[in-house]
Amino acid sequence: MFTLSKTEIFRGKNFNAVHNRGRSFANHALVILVVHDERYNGKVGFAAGKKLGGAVIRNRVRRLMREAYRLNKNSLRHDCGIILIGRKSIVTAKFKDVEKAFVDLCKRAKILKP
RNA sequence: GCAGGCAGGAGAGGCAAUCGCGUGGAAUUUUUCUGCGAGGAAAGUCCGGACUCCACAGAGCAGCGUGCCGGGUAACGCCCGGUGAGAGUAAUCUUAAAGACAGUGUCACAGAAAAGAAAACCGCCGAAUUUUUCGGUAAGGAUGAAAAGGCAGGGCAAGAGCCUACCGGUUGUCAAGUAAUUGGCAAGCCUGAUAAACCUCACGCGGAGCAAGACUAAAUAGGAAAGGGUUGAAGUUGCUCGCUGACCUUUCGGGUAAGUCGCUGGACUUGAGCGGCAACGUUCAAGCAAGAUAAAUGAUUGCCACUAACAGAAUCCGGCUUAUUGACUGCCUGUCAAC
RNA sequence: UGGGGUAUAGCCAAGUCGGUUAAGGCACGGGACUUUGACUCCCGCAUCGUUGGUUCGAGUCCAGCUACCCCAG
Repeated sequence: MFTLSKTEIFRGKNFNAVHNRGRSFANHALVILVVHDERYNGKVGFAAGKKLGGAVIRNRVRRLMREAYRLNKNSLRHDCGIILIGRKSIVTAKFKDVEKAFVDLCKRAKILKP
């Protein structure tokens, strides 16, 4: 139930569509972009920009965001698409901080299951 | 013991449990089991190849690169050994190190003079005349980054390779060495620097790059108009040849921007023997060790270490360069103390 | 991933063959003029991205590094 295969991850055009049209919610560690659309069916995307650092740092940031999404995705609604973007302070953050930040943003975006 | 030099390996997390990712295999039919899963620099893209397409790659000019000698290599701007020069008490280290009598350019300011055997500002010497002039002179001063071999003696009116000894350089010759070069002898006394200025000489280099390239699907759809074209389109590097031999350019109107291969078994890794001073070569045995495509290594808990770096494969190899924590092993040099 | 380019004052920039105070404009700071401000005038403001090398001498030539920008399916 906690799996996250590559069929659930955005590719190409869909990613750009969500990135351009999504509503954004942000705190110190993360930005999330949300689009309410049945077609996306709970798909997700991750982004870590070049400003964060080199390849090692960006890999770590993406993995932390993947883990935060994977462990909490069952409590989210399925009729939307989400993109997570790392911000500067996530570089030094621990996993628990990232998870807390993600859940917090989901509450504000009202995409948690009722 | 202290100080220093060189070489080398290893480079911070490990084990167990639970959840999870990429890929190969097996079972089974959609769930299980299991193998493997980042680096010494994976980096910068600075060189060299392999591979693919353009004539399996051709000729000339232009252009670019390399530059002591010999060897290694698939190849190199890399590596090893040696020579010269420089630094260090030494071990050792550094070195784009061909040619400046083939030619051309540049050498600011200062200085008399900055390049072809030329030059007299002060000084020195001689002469005239009286405070200036003429002649000789590159030893001394002054200028400069650099002043026409250095230094000593003879010589001279004063001086000068004018003459002599030594040193340095050049040329010739003999010897050693595969060679760079080194050593001896002789000669004439000997014409700056810059080639990371143009250049000369020798050697090498065809162009693009896996987003190369090949194939399969899908898409009202192998669309339309104008112009050029077998009297040669287009490509082949910049030009000229040579070669291939039928499409090309612009505008308008539409779509796709999906998948498979290339994609990892190779100048491979490990061990032993042999040849070589070494780089490296060769023989035998064993082994197979990432292959993604919004892009795989993470999270939690426990124990042990530690607060310890730089950092993530994207076609693949050989180098170089740069980033980098705390130590370790071996050899060598100097110095101090003891024997 | 591959290919190509740029860096000179806070900003925009010139500097062709190496040569001795690195042009110029805007901005900024100080001064003069004015009762005050503006305008005008004068003065000031550069480790030439960085580290080495060649040279008597480097913004310029050569090599390494750093940052930024552009192009290719």
